[in-house]
Amino acid sequence: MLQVTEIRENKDAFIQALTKRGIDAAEDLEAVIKADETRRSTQAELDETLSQSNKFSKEIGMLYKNGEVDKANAMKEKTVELKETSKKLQEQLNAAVEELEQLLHNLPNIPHESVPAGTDENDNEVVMEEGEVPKLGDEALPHWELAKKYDLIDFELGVKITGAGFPVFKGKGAKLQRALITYFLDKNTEAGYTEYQVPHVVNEASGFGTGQLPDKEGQMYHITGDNLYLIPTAEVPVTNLFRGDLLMHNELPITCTGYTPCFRREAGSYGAHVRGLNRLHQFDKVEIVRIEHPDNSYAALDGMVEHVKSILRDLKLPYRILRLCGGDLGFTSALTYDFEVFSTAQDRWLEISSVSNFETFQANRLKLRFKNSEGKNELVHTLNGSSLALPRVIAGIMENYQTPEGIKVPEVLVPYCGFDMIS
RNA sequence: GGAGGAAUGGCAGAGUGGUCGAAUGCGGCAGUCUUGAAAACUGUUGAGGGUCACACCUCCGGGGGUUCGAAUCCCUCUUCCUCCGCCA
Repeated sequence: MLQVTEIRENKDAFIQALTKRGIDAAEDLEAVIKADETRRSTQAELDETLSQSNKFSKEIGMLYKNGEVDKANAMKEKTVELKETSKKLQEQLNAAVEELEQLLHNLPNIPHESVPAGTDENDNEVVMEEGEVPKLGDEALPHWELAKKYDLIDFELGVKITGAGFPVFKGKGAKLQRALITYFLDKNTEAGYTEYQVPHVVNEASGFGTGQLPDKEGQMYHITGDNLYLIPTAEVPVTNLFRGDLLMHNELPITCTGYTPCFRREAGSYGAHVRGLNRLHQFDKVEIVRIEHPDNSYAALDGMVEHVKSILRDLKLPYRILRLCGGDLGFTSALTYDFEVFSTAQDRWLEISSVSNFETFQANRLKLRFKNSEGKNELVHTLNGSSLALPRVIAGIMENYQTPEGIKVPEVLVPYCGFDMIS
Protein backbone atom coordinates (compact mmCIF):
# COMPACT_ATOMS: atom_id res chain seq x y z
CA MET A 1 0.00 0.00 0.00
CA LEU A 2 1.36 3.37 -1.00
CA GLN A 3 1.77 6.07 1.63
CA VAL A 4 -0.63 9.00 1.39
CA THR A 5 1.84 11.53 2.73
CA GLU A 6 4.23 10.63 -0.06
CA ILE A 7 1.52 10.78 -2.71
CA ARG A 8 0.59 14.19 -1.42
CA GLU A 9 4.15 15.42 -1.81
CA ASN A 10 5.16 13.73 -5.08
CA LYS A 11 1.98 13.13 -7.00
CA ASP A 12 3.57 13.69 -10.39
CA ALA A 13 6.48 11.38 -9.69
CA PHE A 14 3.98 8.67 -8.70
CA ILE A 15 1.97 9.14 -11.88
CA GLN A 16 5.17 9.01 -13.90
CA ALA A 17 6.42 5.86 -12.19
CA LEU A 18 3.12 4.05 -12.64
CA THR A 19 3.13 4.64 -16.39
CA LYS A 20 5.87 2.00 -16.44
CA ARG A 21 3.20 -0.48 -15.46
CA GLY A 22 1.05 0.81 -18.28
CA ILE A 23 -1.27 2.48 -15.80
CA ASP A 24 -2.58 6.00 -15.99
CA ALA A 25 -3.10 6.67 -12.31
CA ALA A 26 -3.61 10.42 -12.55
CA GLU A 27 -7.30 10.20 -11.76
CA ASP A 28 -6.93 7.72 -8.92
CA LEU A 29 -4.13 9.67 -7.29
CA GLU A 30 -6.13 12.87 -7.57
CA ALA A 31 -9.01 11.04 -5.89
CA VAL A 32 -6.66 9.87 -3.15
CA ILE A 33 -5.53 13.40 -2.44
CA LYS A 34 -9.09 14.66 -2.44
CA ALA A 35 -10.29 11.89 -0.12
CA ASP A 36 -7.35 12.60 2.15
CA GLU A 37 -8.22 16.27 2.29
CA THR A 38 -11.80 15.43 3.19
CA ARG A 39 -10.52 13.07 5.83
CA ARG A 40 -8.26 15.69 7.34
CA SER A 41 -10.76 18.51 7.39
CA THR A 42 -13.47 16.27 8.85
CA GLN A 43 -11.01 15.05 11.44
CA ALA A 44 -10.12 18.62 12.38
CA GLU A 45 -13.79 19.51 12.82
CA LEU A 46 -14.43 16.42 14.89
CA ASP A 47 -11.37 17.07 17.04
CA GLU A 48 -12.59 20.58 17.75
CA THR A 49 -15.99 19.28 18.83
CA LEU A 50 -14.49 16.61 21.04
CA SER A 51 -12.11 19.12 22.53
CA GLN A 52 -15.08 21.26 23.54
CA SER A 53 -16.94 18.43 25.16
CA ASN A 54 -13.79 17.29 26.98
CA LYS A 55 -13.52 20.76 28.44
CA PHE A 56 -17.12 20.68 29.61
CA SER A 57 -16.64 17.28 31.19
CA LYS A 58 -13.69 18.50 33.18
CA GLU A 59 -15.59 21.56 34.36
CA ILE A 60 -18.56 19.44 35.37
CA GLY A 61 -16.22 17.26 37.34
CA MET A 62 -14.87 20.31 39.15
CA LEU A 63 -18.35 21.67 39.84
CA TYR A 64 -19.44 18.38 41.39
CA LYS A 65 -16.35 18.36 43.53
CA ASN A 66 -17.22 21.84 44.78
CA GLY A 67 -20.80 20.83 45.42
CA GLU A 68 -22.19 23.17 42.77
CA VAL A 69 -24.71 20.64 41.51
CA ASP A 70 -27.07 23.13 39.85
CA LYS A 71 -24.34 24.62 37.73
CA ALA A 72 -23.13 21.17 36.80
CA ASN A 73 -26.58 20.10 35.66
CA ALA A 74 -26.93 23.22 33.58
CA MET A 75 -23.66 22.50 31.89
CA LYS A 76 -24.64 18.92 31.14
CA GLU A 77 -27.36 20.20 28.85
CA LYS A 78 -24.80 22.00 26.77
CA THR A 79 -23.04 18.75 25.98
CA VAL A 80 -26.07 17.19 24.33
CA GLU A 81 -25.69 19.15 21.13
CA LEU A 82 -21.95 18.52 20.98
CA LYS A 83 -22.58 14.82 21.23
CA GLU A 84 -24.90 14.84 18.28
CA THR A 85 -22.47 16.86 16.20
CA SER A 86 -19.56 14.60 17.01
CA LYS A 87 -21.58 11.51 16.17
CA LYS A 88 -22.43 12.93 12.77
CA LEU A 89 -18.84 13.95 12.12
CA GLN A 90 -17.57 10.56 13.18
CA GLU A 91 -19.77 8.94 10.57
CA GLN A 92 -18.50 11.33 7.91
CA LEU A 93 -14.94 10.61 8.94
CA ASN A 94 -15.45 6.85 8.75
CA ALA A 95 -16.85 7.22 5.25
CA ALA A 96 -13.88 9.34 4.14
CA VAL A 97 -11.38 6.87 5.59
CA GLU A 98 -13.10 3.98 3.92
CA GLU A 99 -13.06 5.71 0.56
CA LEU A 100 -9.40 6.56 0.93
CA GLU A 101 -8.48 3.00 1.85
CA GLN A 102 -10.51 1.59 -0.99
CA LEU A 103 -8.49 3.70 -3.41
CA LEU A 104 -5.13 2.89 -1.81
CA HIS A 105 -5.76 -0.84 -1.66
CA ASN A 106 -6.16 -0.97 -5.40
CA LEU A 107 -3.03 0.95 -6.38
CA PRO A 108 0.02 -1.21 -7.13
CA ASN A 109 3.55 -0.53 -5.93
CA ILE A 110 5.81 2.01 -7.59
CA PRO A 111 8.41 0.27 -9.80
CA HIS A 112 12.07 0.82 -8.95
CA GLU A 113 13.91 3.16 -11.30
CA SER A 114 15.79 0.24 -12.85
CA VAL A 115 12.57 -1.48 -13.94
CA PRO A 116 12.29 -1.37 -17.72
CA ALA A 117 9.08 -0.09 -19.26
CA GLY A 118 7.06 -2.72 -21.09
CA THR A 119 3.72 -4.41 -21.34
CA ASP A 120 4.34 -8.16 -20.91
CA GLU A 121 6.93 -10.90 -20.50
CA ASN A 122 8.38 -10.17 -23.93
CA ASP A 123 9.69 -6.87 -22.61
CA ASN A 124 11.54 -8.38 -19.65
CA GLU A 125 15.24 -7.68 -19.66
CA VAL A 126 17.70 -10.56 -19.67
CA VAL A 127 20.30 -9.67 -17.06
CA MET A 128 22.53 -12.70 -17.39
CA GLU A 129 22.68 -16.22 -18.67
CA GLU A 130 24.90 -18.96 -17.30
CA GLY A 131 25.47 -22.70 -17.47
CA GLU A 132 25.87 -25.20 -20.20
CA VAL A 133 22.89 -26.43 -22.15
CA PRO A 134 23.42 -30.17 -22.59
CA LYS A 135 23.33 -31.63 -26.07
CA LEU A 136 20.65 -34.27 -26.12
CA GLY A 137 19.84 -36.58 -28.98
CA ASP A 138 16.63 -36.53 -30.99
CA GLU A 139 15.25 -39.18 -28.68
CA ALA A 140 15.23 -36.75 -25.73
CA LEU A 141 11.87 -36.73 -23.96
CA PRO A 142 9.91 -34.06 -22.13
CA HIS A 143 9.58 -34.68 -18.40
CA TRP A 144 5.96 -35.91 -18.51
CA GLU A 145 7.08 -38.78 -20.73
CA LEU A 146 10.13 -39.46 -18.61
CA ALA A 147 7.86 -39.46 -15.55
CA LYS A 148 5.80 -42.20 -17.12
CA LYS A 149 8.79 -44.14 -18.45
CA TYR A 150 10.45 -44.36 -15.04
CA ASP A 151 7.21 -44.29 -13.01
CA LEU A 152 8.10 -41.15 -11.06
CA ILE A 153 4.96 -39.05 -11.24
CA ASP A 154 1.37 -40.14 -11.85
CA PHE A 155 -0.77 -37.33 -13.17
CA GLU A 156 -3.85 -39.53 -13.76
CA LEU A 157 -3.91 -40.69 -10.15
CA GLY A 158 -3.92 -37.06 -9.07
CA VAL A 159 -6.88 -36.43 -11.33
CA LYS A 160 -8.66 -39.40 -9.81
CA ILE A 161 -8.32 -38.34 -6.21
CA THR A 162 -8.43 -34.56 -6.65
CA GLY A 163 -8.32 -33.12 -10.16
CA ALA A 164 -6.01 -31.86 -12.87
CA GLY A 165 -2.93 -30.05 -11.61
CA PHE A 166 -2.50 -32.21 -8.51
CA PRO A 167 0.19 -34.75 -9.40
CA VAL A 168 1.14 -37.79 -7.36
CA PHE A 169 4.88 -38.37 -6.91
CA LYS A 170 6.01 -41.96 -6.58
CA GLY A 171 9.10 -43.92 -5.67
CA LYS A 172 12.30 -42.22 -6.76
CA GLY A 173 10.23 -39.27 -7.98
CA ALA A 174 8.93 -38.67 -4.46
CA LYS A 175 12.37 -39.22 -3.02
CA LEU A 176 13.98 -36.79 -5.45
CA GLN A 177 11.47 -34.15 -4.41
CA ARG A 178 12.09 -34.74 -0.71
CA ALA A 179 15.84 -34.62 -1.33
CA LEU A 180 15.54 -31.28 -3.08
CA ILE A 181 13.46 -29.78 -0.27
CA THR A 182 16.01 -30.83 2.33
CA TYR A 183 18.90 -29.69 0.19
CA PHE A 184 17.32 -26.26 -0.37
CA LEU A 185 16.57 -25.82 3.31
CA ASP A 186 20.12 -26.81 4.25
CA LYS A 187 21.52 -24.41 1.71
CA ASN A 188 19.34 -21.58 3.03
CA THR A 189 20.08 -22.20 6.70
CA GLU A 190 23.79 -22.36 5.91
CA ALA A 191 23.40 -18.89 4.41
CA GLY A 192 21.97 -17.70 7.72
CA TYR A 193 18.23 -18.04 7.18
CA THR A 194 16.25 -19.38 10.12
CA GLU A 195 14.04 -22.32 9.24
CA TYR A 196 10.31 -22.06 9.99
CA GLN A 197 7.44 -24.49 9.66
CA VAL A 198 4.26 -22.53 9.30
CA PRO A 199 0.55 -23.20 8.76
CA HIS A 200 -0.59 -23.82 5.21
CA VAL A 201 -3.84 -21.93 5.73
CA VAL A 202 -4.07 -18.27 6.65
CA ASN A 203 -6.74 -15.83 7.71
CA GLU A 204 -7.98 -12.80 5.81
CA ALA A 205 -5.73 -10.34 7.64
CA SER A 206 -2.65 -12.28 6.52
CA GLY A 207 -3.84 -12.39 2.94
CA PHE A 208 -4.32 -8.66 3.05
CA GLY A 209 -0.98 -8.00 4.74
CA THR A 210 1.16 -9.36 1.94
CA GLY A 211 -1.16 -8.05 -0.77
CA GLN A 212 -2.85 -11.20 -2.08
CA LEU A 213 -6.17 -9.81 -0.87
CA PRO A 214 -8.14 -8.22 -2.31
CA ASP A 215 -6.06 -8.13 -5.50
CA LYS A 216 -5.71 -11.87 -6.12
CA GLU A 217 -8.75 -13.22 -4.34
CA GLY A 218 -9.67 -15.39 -7.32
CA GLN A 219 -6.26 -17.09 -7.37
CA MET A 220 -6.53 -18.50 -3.86
CA TYR A 221 -8.47 -21.47 -2.59
CA HIS A 222 -10.94 -20.13 -0.07
CA ILE A 223 -12.18 -22.29 2.80
CA THR A 224 -15.52 -20.58 3.14
CA GLY A 225 -16.65 -22.51 6.20
CA ASP A 226 -13.91 -20.96 8.32
CA ASN A 227 -13.03 -18.00 6.11
CA LEU A 228 -9.44 -19.18 5.68
CA TYR A 229 -7.27 -19.35 2.58
CA LEU A 230 -4.86 -22.03 1.36
CA ILE A 231 -1.51 -20.30 0.98
CA PRO A 232 -0.34 -19.55 -2.58
CA THR A 233 3.23 -19.22 -1.26
CA ALA A 234 5.08 -19.36 2.07
CA GLU A 235 5.61 -15.64 1.66
CA VAL A 236 2.16 -15.10 3.15
CA PRO A 237 2.44 -16.95 6.47
CA VAL A 238 6.15 -16.21 6.94
CA THR A 239 6.00 -12.47 6.29
CA ASN A 240 2.85 -12.20 8.38
CA LEU A 241 4.71 -13.66 11.36
CA PHE A 242 5.84 -10.07 11.85
CA ARG A 243 2.58 -8.30 11.07
CA GLY A 244 1.97 -5.35 13.39
CA ASP A 245 5.40 -5.57 15.01
CA LEU A 246 7.54 -2.65 16.02
CA LEU A 247 11.10 -3.94 15.81
CA MET A 248 14.29 -2.47 17.22
CA HIS A 249 16.80 -1.39 14.59
CA ASN A 250 19.34 -3.84 15.93
CA GLU A 251 16.95 -6.73 15.30
CA LEU A 252 17.27 -6.19 11.55
CA PRO A 253 17.68 -7.92 9.27
CA ILE A 254 15.33 -10.80 10.00
CA THR A 255 15.88 -13.70 7.64
CA CYS A 256 13.61 -16.71 7.35
CA THR A 257 13.24 -19.76 5.18
CA GLY A 258 10.48 -22.29 5.03
CA TYR A 259 9.17 -25.14 2.99
CA THR A 260 5.45 -25.28 2.22
CA PRO A 261 3.16 -26.62 -0.42
CA CYS A 262 1.59 -23.82 -2.44
CA PHE A 263 -1.96 -23.77 -3.75
CA ARG A 264 -3.05 -21.77 -6.75
CA ARG A 265 -6.29 -21.87 -8.64
CA GLU A 266 -4.58 -20.62 -11.82
CA ALA A 267 -7.90 -19.56 -13.22
CA GLY A 268 -7.55 -18.89 -16.94
CA SER A 269 -4.46 -21.03 -17.64
CA TYR A 270 -4.54 -23.38 -20.60
CA GLY A 271 -2.61 -25.03 -23.40
CA ALA A 272 0.70 -26.83 -23.83
CA HIS A 273 2.45 -24.57 -21.33
CA VAL A 274 0.51 -26.14 -18.48
CA ARG A 275 1.49 -29.68 -19.41
CA GLY A 276 3.14 -31.97 -16.90
CA LEU A 277 4.77 -30.07 -14.06
CA ASN A 278 4.81 -26.76 -15.86
CA ARG A 279 1.77 -25.35 -14.08
CA LEU A 280 0.08 -26.94 -11.09
CA HIS A 281 -2.61 -26.20 -8.56
CA GLN A 282 -0.48 -27.63 -5.79
CA PHE A 283 3.29 -27.55 -5.77
CA ASP A 284 6.12 -27.47 -3.29
CA LYS A 285 8.39 -24.53 -2.75
CA VAL A 286 11.12 -23.41 -0.39
CA GLU A 287 10.99 -19.71 0.23
CA ILE A 288 13.34 -17.12 1.70
CA VAL A 289 12.01 -13.96 3.35
CA ARG A 290 13.93 -10.95 4.59
CA ILE A 291 12.83 -8.02 6.76
CA GLU A 292 15.36 -5.30 6.06
CA HIS A 293 16.43 -1.79 6.96
CA PRO A 294 15.43 0.42 3.99
CA ASP A 295 19.04 1.48 3.46
CA ASN A 296 20.08 -2.12 2.98
CA SER A 297 17.21 -3.65 1.04
CA TYR A 298 18.73 -3.45 -2.43
CA ALA A 299 22.02 -4.88 -1.26
CA ALA A 300 19.97 -7.63 0.36
CA LEU A 301 18.11 -8.21 -2.91
CA ASP A 302 21.43 -8.63 -4.71
CA GLY A 303 22.51 -11.04 -1.99
CA MET A 304 19.39 -13.12 -2.52
CA VAL A 305 20.02 -13.21 -6.25
CA GLU A 306 23.58 -14.42 -5.62
CA HIS A 307 22.25 -17.04 -3.24
CA VAL A 308 19.81 -18.45 -5.79
CA LYS A 309 22.55 -18.40 -8.41
CA SER A 310 24.77 -20.52 -6.20
CA ILE A 311 22.03 -23.14 -5.88
CA LEU A 312 21.62 -23.37 -9.64
CA ARG A 313 25.38 -23.65 -10.05
CA ASP A 314 25.38 -26.49 -7.52
CA LEU A 315 22.68 -28.23 -9.51
CA LYS A 316 24.53 -27.48 -12.75
CA LEU A 317 21.40 -26.28 -14.47
CA PRO A 318 21.56 -23.73 -17.28
CA TYR A 319 19.65 -20.65 -16.22
CA ARG A 320 19.06 -17.01 -16.96
CA ILE A 321 17.96 -14.03 -14.89
CA LEU A 322 15.32 -11.59 -16.03
CA ARG A 323 14.54 -8.17 -14.68
CA LEU A 324 10.78 -7.94 -14.97
CA CYS A 325 9.37 -5.03 -16.92
CA GLY A 326 6.69 -2.76 -15.52
CA GLY A 327 3.87 -4.62 -17.22
CA ASP A 328 4.95 -8.03 -15.89
CA LEU A 329 5.80 -6.84 -12.39
CA GLY A 330 3.63 -8.16 -9.56
CA PHE A 331 1.13 -5.86 -7.84
CA THR A 332 3.18 -5.52 -4.65
CA SER A 333 6.71 -5.53 -6.04
CA ALA A 334 9.10 -2.65 -6.72
CA LEU A 335 11.72 -4.80 -8.41
CA THR A 336 11.62 -8.47 -9.33
CA TYR A 337 14.23 -10.80 -10.77
CA ASP A 338 12.92 -14.01 -12.27
CA PHE A 339 15.15 -17.06 -12.60
CA GLU A 340 14.47 -19.44 -15.45
CA VAL A 341 15.96 -22.84 -16.12
CA PHE A 342 16.39 -23.94 -19.70
CA SER A 343 14.64 -27.16 -20.46
CA THR A 344 16.44 -28.73 -23.37
CA ALA A 345 13.81 -31.31 -24.15
CA GLN A 346 11.01 -28.75 -24.18
CA ASP A 347 13.25 -26.16 -25.78
CA ARG A 348 11.94 -23.44 -23.48
CA TRP A 349 12.68 -21.51 -20.33
CA LEU A 350 10.88 -22.47 -17.12
CA GLU A 351 10.49 -20.00 -14.27
CA ILE A 352 11.85 -21.50 -11.06
CA SER A 353 12.37 -18.51 -8.84
CA SER A 354 11.16 -14.99 -8.38
CA VAL A 355 13.09 -12.67 -6.11
CA SER A 356 11.53 -9.34 -5.16
CA ASN A 357 11.92 -6.22 -3.09
CA PHE A 358 8.58 -4.84 -1.94
CA GLU A 359 10.14 -1.85 -0.22
CA THR A 360 7.51 -0.43 2.16
CA PHE A 361 4.50 -1.59 0.17
CA GLN A 362 3.80 -4.70 2.23
CA ALA A 363 5.16 -3.17 5.42
CA ASN A 364 2.59 -0.40 5.19
CA ARG A 365 -0.21 -2.95 4.92
CA LEU A 366 1.32 -5.08 7.64
CA LYS A 367 2.02 -2.09 9.89
CA LEU A 368 5.48 -3.55 10.26
CA ARG A 369 7.89 -0.91 11.51
CA PHE A 370 11.18 -0.54 13.29
CA LYS A 371 12.67 2.05 15.59
CA ASN A 372 15.54 3.62 13.68
CA SER A 373 18.81 4.76 15.22
CA GLU A 374 17.26 8.13 15.94
CA GLY A 375 14.43 6.51 17.85
CA LYS A 376 11.86 7.30 15.15
CA ASN A 377 9.43 4.71 13.82
CA GLU A 378 9.90 3.78 10.20
CA LEU A 379 8.44 1.16 7.87
CA VAL A 380 10.77 -1.73 7.09
CA HIS A 381 11.42 -3.15 3.65
CA THR A 382 10.24 -6.69 2.97
CA LEU A 383 11.76 -9.04 0.41
CA ASN A 384 11.27 -12.61 -0.61
CA GLY A 385 12.31 -15.15 -3.15
CA SER A 386 11.91 -18.77 -4.07
CA SER A 387 14.87 -20.94 -3.37
CA LEU A 388 13.47 -22.82 -5.08
CA ALA A 389 10.13 -23.86 -6.58
CA LEU A 390 10.24 -27.64 -6.91
CA PRO A 391 8.26 -28.90 -9.91
CA ARG A 392 10.09 -27.04 -12.63
CA VAL A 393 13.44 -27.74 -11.04
CA ILE A 394 12.48 -31.40 -11.16
CA ALA A 395 11.35 -31.00 -14.76
CA GLY A 396 14.66 -29.31 -15.58
CA ILE A 397 16.69 -32.01 -13.88
CA MET A 398 14.76 -34.84 -15.51
CA GLU A 399 15.00 -33.34 -18.96
CA ASN A 400 18.58 -32.05 -18.85
CA TYR A 401 20.07 -35.00 -17.01
CA GLN A 402 18.47 -37.71 -19.14
CA THR A 403 20.72 -40.26 -20.82
CA PRO A 404 19.90 -43.40 -22.80
CA GLU A 405 20.59 -45.36 -19.59
CA GLY A 406 18.34 -43.26 -17.37
CA ILE A 407 18.24 -39.97 -15.53
CA LYS A 408 21.39 -39.03 -13.70
CA VAL A 409 21.04 -37.41 -10.29
CA PRO A 410 22.91 -34.10 -9.85
CA GLU A 411 25.97 -34.70 -7.75
CA VAL A 412 24.97 -32.47 -4.83
CA LEU A 413 21.71 -34.40 -4.47
CA VAL A 414 23.19 -37.88 -4.37
CA PRO A 415 23.79 -37.81 -0.59
CA TYR A 416 20.22 -36.61 -0.10
CA CYS A 417 18.68 -39.16 -2.46
CA GLY A 418 20.77 -42.18 -1.70
CA PHE A 419 20.97 -43.09 -5.40
CA ASP A 420 22.77 -41.54 -8.37
CA MET A 421 20.67 -42.81 -11.24
CA ILE A 422 16.99 -43.19 -12.01
CA SER A 423 16.52 -46.03 -14.43
C1' G B 1 -17.38 -30.22 24.39
C1' G B 2 -17.98 -28.47 30.08
C1' A B 3 -16.14 -25.09 34.31
C1' G B 4 -13.23 -21.01 35.80
C1' G B 5 -9.43 -16.97 34.92
C1' A B 6 -7.10 -13.38 31.83
C1' A B 7 -6.02 -9.72 27.56
C1' U B 8 -2.60 -2.64 29.39
C1' G B 9 3.15 0.93 25.88
C1' G B 10 9.07 -2.66 22.02
C1' C B 11 8.87 -6.46 26.33
C1' A B 12 7.52 -7.57 31.49
C1' G B 13 4.04 -5.58 34.78
C1' A B 14 0.96 -1.87 38.28
C1' G B 15 -3.48 0.58 37.81
C1' U B 16 -11.21 -0.71 39.30
C1' G B 17 -15.56 6.09 37.24
C1' G B 18 -12.76 12.62 36.91
C1' U B 19 -5.06 16.18 35.53
C1' C B 20 -4.32 8.13 33.78
C1' G B 21 -1.80 8.19 28.02
C1' A B 22 -1.14 5.33 32.29
C1' A B 23 3.60 3.71 38.16
C1' U B 24 7.90 0.61 38.06
C1' G B 25 11.60 -2.60 35.75
C1' C B 26 13.94 -4.14 31.18
C1' G B 27 14.96 -2.52 26.36
C1' G B 28 15.91 1.94 22.97
C1' C B 29 18.18 6.86 22.39
C1' A B 30 21.62 10.87 24.26
C1' G B 31 25.46 11.90 27.66
C1' U B 32 29.39 11.16 31.79
C1' C B 33 33.41 7.73 32.67
C1' U B 34 36.85 4.68 29.22
C1' U B 35 42.14 4.34 24.15
C1' G B 36 37.54 1.58 22.74
C1' A B 37 33.79 -1.62 24.59
C1' A B 38 31.29 -3.52 28.89
C1' A B 39 29.67 -2.09 33.70
C1' A B 40 28.02 2.00 36.57
C1' C B 41 25.70 6.72 36.74
C1' U B 42 22.58 10.99 34.58
C1' G B 43 18.89 12.53 31.25
C1' U B 44 15.26 11.01 27.76
C1' U B 45 11.70 7.57 25.67
C1' G B 46 4.14 4.56 24.12
C1' A B 47 1.48 4.60 19.21
C1' G B 48 -1.54 6.96 15.38
C1' G B 49 -3.77 11.49 13.38
C1' G B 50 -3.04 16.76 13.05
C1' U B 51 0.23 21.41 12.74
C1' C B 52 5.65 25.13 9.73
C1' A B 53 5.82 24.32 14.94
C1' C B 54 2.55 24.25 19.01
C1' A B 55 -2.43 23.46 20.32
C1' C B 56 -5.70 19.70 19.85
C1' C B 57 -7.89 14.60 18.88
C1' U B 58 -7.85 9.17 19.13
C1' C B 59 -5.97 4.61 21.14
C1' C B 60 -5.36 0.14 27.48
C1' G B 61 -7.60 -7.34 22.50
C1' G B 62 -12.12 -6.12 18.45
C1' G B 63 -17.19 -4.17 18.26
C1' G B 64 -21.39 -2.00 20.82
C1' G B 65 -23.56 0.32 25.29
C1' U B 66 -24.18 3.18 30.22
C1' U B 67 -22.29 8.22 31.86
C1' C B 68 -21.32 15.19 31.58
C1' G B 69 -16.85 11.91 31.95
C1' A B 70 -14.61 4.83 30.99
C1' A B 71 -8.19 1.30 30.92
C1' U B 72 -11.77 1.08 35.08
C1' C B 73 -19.10 -0.46 34.85
C1' C B 74 -22.53 -3.50 31.27
C1' C B 75 -23.27 -6.54 26.59
C1' U B 76 -20.92 -9.19 22.68
C1' C B 77 -17.03 -11.35 19.74
C1' U B 78 -11.99 -13.07 19.42
C1' U B 79 -7.66 -14.96 21.55
C1' C B 80 -4.78 -17.03 25.53
C1' C B 81 -4.19 -19.70 30.34
C1' U B 82 -5.84 -23.47 34.20
C1' C B 83 -8.93 -27.80 35.36
C1' C B 84 -12.21 -31.84 33.38
C1' G B 85 -13.74 -34.80 29.05
C1' C B 86 -12.41 -36.56 24.08
C1' C B 87 -8.31 -37.47 20.80
C1' A B 88 -3.67 -37.65 16.53
